[in-house]
Amino acid sequence: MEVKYSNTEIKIKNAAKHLFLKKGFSATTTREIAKESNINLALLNYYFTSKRKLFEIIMLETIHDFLSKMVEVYNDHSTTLEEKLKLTSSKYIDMIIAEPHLPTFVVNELKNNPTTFSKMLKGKMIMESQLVEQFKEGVKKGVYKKMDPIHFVTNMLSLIVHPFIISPIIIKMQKLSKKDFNEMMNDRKKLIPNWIIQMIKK
Amino acid sequence: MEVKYSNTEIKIKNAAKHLFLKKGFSATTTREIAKESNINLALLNYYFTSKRKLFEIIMLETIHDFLSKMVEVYNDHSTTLEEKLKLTSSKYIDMIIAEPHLPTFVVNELKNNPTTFSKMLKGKMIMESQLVEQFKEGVKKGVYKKMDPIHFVTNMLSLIVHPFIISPIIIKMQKLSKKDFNEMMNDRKKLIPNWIIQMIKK
DNA sequence: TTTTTTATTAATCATTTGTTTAATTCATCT
DNA sequence: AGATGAATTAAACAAATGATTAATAAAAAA
Repeated sequence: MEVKYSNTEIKIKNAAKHLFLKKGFSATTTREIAKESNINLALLNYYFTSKRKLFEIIMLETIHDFLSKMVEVYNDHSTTLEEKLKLTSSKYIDMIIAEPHLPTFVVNELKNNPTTFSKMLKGKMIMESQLVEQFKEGVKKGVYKKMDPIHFVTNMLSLIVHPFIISPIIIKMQKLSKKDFNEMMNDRKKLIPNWIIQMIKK
Repeated sequence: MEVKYSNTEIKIKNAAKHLFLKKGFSATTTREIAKESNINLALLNYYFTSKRKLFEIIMLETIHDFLSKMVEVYNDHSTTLEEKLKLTSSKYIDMIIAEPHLPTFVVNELKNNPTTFSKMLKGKMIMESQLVEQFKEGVKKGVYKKMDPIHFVTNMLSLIVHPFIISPIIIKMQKLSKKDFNEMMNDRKKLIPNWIIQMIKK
């Protein structure tokens, strides 16, 4: 499974990932990638055949990383639902602060190529995870309100990810610096789990 | 302020809006726009000078519509906070169901051109709206928990808009049809206000 | 060292794409 | 009807862009 990359291949991939995440597929040119990675233009096709192929490789890797980082948390058997909420918030928020272009990139891929994404997201990955099972159990026991688990998952993801997507609005409304904004997101690591608990608790 | 458009101008704008919202600026070609609007290619530049100018016109109009539809609800003096939440959810969700590409389009513009967007969003528009004032008052009276109003607004927007953005994920996880998905969103018109009340109520 | 394979380069090709031009048609006004 | 200006068209231009080629340099194998 492990593929070894030469030095130039890595340089190309890094530059391409940076540009594709920042500007998207169409707005990124092969010459830009060549320039940013300090390689000759022809090497892009030499190693990756075409711009499209290069994009697909980066897209698959990025989304794979993104998904796999999460699934481990969802399926941890040693933690409570509340702990999973905290871990999920914390991990997601750290991940996006480290790579701010990730959400819009994923969102656009989702729109332009929903099937590719779907193939990577095994159906059971989330909706049959330990997290969701624990929620269902809580409902059955009468600890949590009756609620379709899809809303539970949707709300969790929305509260975590969406603020980053609308960050320019938040920054404008509150006159924040980028640092201030990240601090606000860090605050939400603790707040979101509480809000969700309040939403679901009877 | 009112600008009158000729028939061809309208045809071009409609096609352009459709394509720009669906595929974004870079991935849309002038020839596509000409074809979809059944006009000669040269007429695009004849009426709109350039592809970029045409895009900017459409972008400004779209975002203006988007924002102004909301502000009236936020600032209605005759409704309670709870009613405003219901109206907002309902209006937003209807709007996005009617124009599913709107969220990602706005989100991308937000990223690519945050200043343009900022100029349109008067600072006070949301954070000094009647909605937020009512929330602050509730906090002061001890009816609502102490919470920075920016989180209140952020959470509301997140719960309403984000599900549409990740609709391919939801559709995959739940094996839904497009119609099923819209029904799920319609359900949320009532659910979201309740969830938010639970989040903020003491 | 010599040979062979791999990596790199500059130049070029073939399309695509945004835009313009110059000619023609259409509508409006006198 | 004839003149004038606006609208429309086909053709072409120039720049950008993804991709390829053929030559050279570097590395690996013999």
